[in-house]
Amino acid sequence: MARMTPDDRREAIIAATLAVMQRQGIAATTVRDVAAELGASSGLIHHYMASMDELIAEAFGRAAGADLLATRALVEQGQDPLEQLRFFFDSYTRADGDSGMQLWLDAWAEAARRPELRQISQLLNQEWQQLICGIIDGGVRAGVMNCADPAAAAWRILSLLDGLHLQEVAHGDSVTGHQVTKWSRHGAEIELGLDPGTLTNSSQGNRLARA
Amino acid sequence: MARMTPDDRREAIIAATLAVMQRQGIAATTVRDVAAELGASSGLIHHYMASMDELIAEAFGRAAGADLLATRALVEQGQDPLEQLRFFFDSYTRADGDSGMQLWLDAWAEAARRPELRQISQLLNQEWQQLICGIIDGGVRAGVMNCADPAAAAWRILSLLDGLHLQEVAHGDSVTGHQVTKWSRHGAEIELGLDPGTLTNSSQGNRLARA
DNA sequence: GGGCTTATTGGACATTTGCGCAATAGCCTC
DNA sequence: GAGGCTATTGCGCAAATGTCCAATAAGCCC
Repeated sequence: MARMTPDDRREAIIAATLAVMQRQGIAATTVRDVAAELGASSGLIHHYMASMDELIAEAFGRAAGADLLATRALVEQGQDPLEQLRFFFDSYTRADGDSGMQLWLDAWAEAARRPELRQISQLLNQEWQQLICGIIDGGVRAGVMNCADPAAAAWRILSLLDGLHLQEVAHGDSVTGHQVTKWSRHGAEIELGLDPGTLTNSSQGNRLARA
Repeated sequence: MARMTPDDRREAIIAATLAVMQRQGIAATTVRDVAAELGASSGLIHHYMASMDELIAEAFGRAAGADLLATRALVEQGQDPLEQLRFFFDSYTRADGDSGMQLWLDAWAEAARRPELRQISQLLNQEWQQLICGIIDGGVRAGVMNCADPAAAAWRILSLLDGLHLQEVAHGDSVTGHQVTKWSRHGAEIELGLDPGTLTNSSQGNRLARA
């Protein structure tokens, strides 16, 4: 393997770890798999990471953080709160189309036993909730949404989304991806007093790309 | 170890497996741990269980199935659909006070890698959904609930509940148990066109027992 | 009590895992 | 081009894991 600067190599290791984690899940990610993905030796990973735990926490934080940033960036391009909410759903449902959701399942389960992982997982979930909460705040101010408790509503919208995704990822055909998309938006509509279809109809461009 | 009848021994193995699973998590449960918990040899476990996968699936199914039966029995004692729904929430939110929810997190994460576990997990989730769906059907027939698609509404109510519980169990103080109780019922109320507080107020007797 | 069935043992075996270490080789400086 | 720093290698090691199996012994029927 070509010699690289420590910073570059570290990034490459994290990227390779991420690829393996997304393919096999956190629990089934091994040093040797990462080395193979990287095309390097297993010893090299330990030259940069003190332990497997550090490697996993680092990679998960990077991946989940990137998804959050991407969604946040897309949301900020929305011209009004309703469009922002549509963009949010578009981005969120696309993000785990590529099975990134299995990562979250692993993280939630492992959080109880891995302090470092729990910390980053909790922080990111709170940021997701705040992202939604901000959209709702704007919607209420603009008079296009009706919500007495935006913070609670944001947790409900996020939890419904996660709960539905969970069924899709863990069980395959109990709940389909299409139903996750439809039902999570429906939940947000009734939560915020929106007309049925407000969140569904205007994102056909994106949904076509997924079909 | 004293010789036991196959049925009794099988039950003892499942009980021991469950104890280990609750203490260490599904992913960290090993044959040797179960044998130690049981006070028997590791070979004995394989005399009764074809594989580790079967053992875990069996133990999880037993624990989760018991919770389902208990909730279903309580629901059937409700005199009308509204009371049944209240009983459902009372039972469900109590069931994971004793950290049974962590088992579900483990199961959902492990489902991707353990076929037998996935099957029982999926089946049980579907039965939970059907339990809710039945209540809604009754409520719509009785004219006390308003719902265009009971099956979808049941999935949303269940997913919201699971998603909120998930935050509570995985992250501790992001979402509190009290908020899970309050918010999940609120979600069901707006989902089924019920007046706010319909599901909250009339279960004080049960809620007092938890405080 | 003898003999049969089978529950139970305890370790062997192959595999996989995280991790460490001496040897090697690439890049920079002089 | 020589020398030194260190990125990189590839193997080895100890521990853990699922699975299997021949040996043992406990209960039951005659």
